[in-house]
Amino acid sequence: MHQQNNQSLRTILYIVLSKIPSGRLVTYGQLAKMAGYPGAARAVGALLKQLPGGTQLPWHRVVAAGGRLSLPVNTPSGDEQRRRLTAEGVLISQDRVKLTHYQWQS
DNA sequence: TTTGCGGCTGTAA
DNA sequence: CTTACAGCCGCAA
Repeated sequence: MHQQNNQSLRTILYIVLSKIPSGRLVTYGQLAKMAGYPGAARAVGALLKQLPGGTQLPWHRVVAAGGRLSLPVNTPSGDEQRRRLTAEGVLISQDRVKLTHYQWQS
């Protein structure tokens, strides 16, 4: 790519994100790679943070490498993520989930 | 155009 | 287990 990058990562990101099934997870790095921007894990996080409240996108199904939940507890988003994942049947233990069980592959 | 900053990620100690 | 740090890269200032 070169120019016209405006909207690209975000657009593709939204598309990929919308396809993650309930109860399945992806990591920031994995998501970046799937969107065609390997190495842009942090950028993915930044975009997710900017998602409008009330979005339909399953932002809570994105976790850090190794299945770590990077959103801290006792924060609105952190608690919401844990609540939603639990509701989808994802077992969380010590701020971690087992990627071997829940990781999603397109 | 340049800078600084993250919902990050490996590696190393 | 922990902290530290250097890469990483799109985005908003």
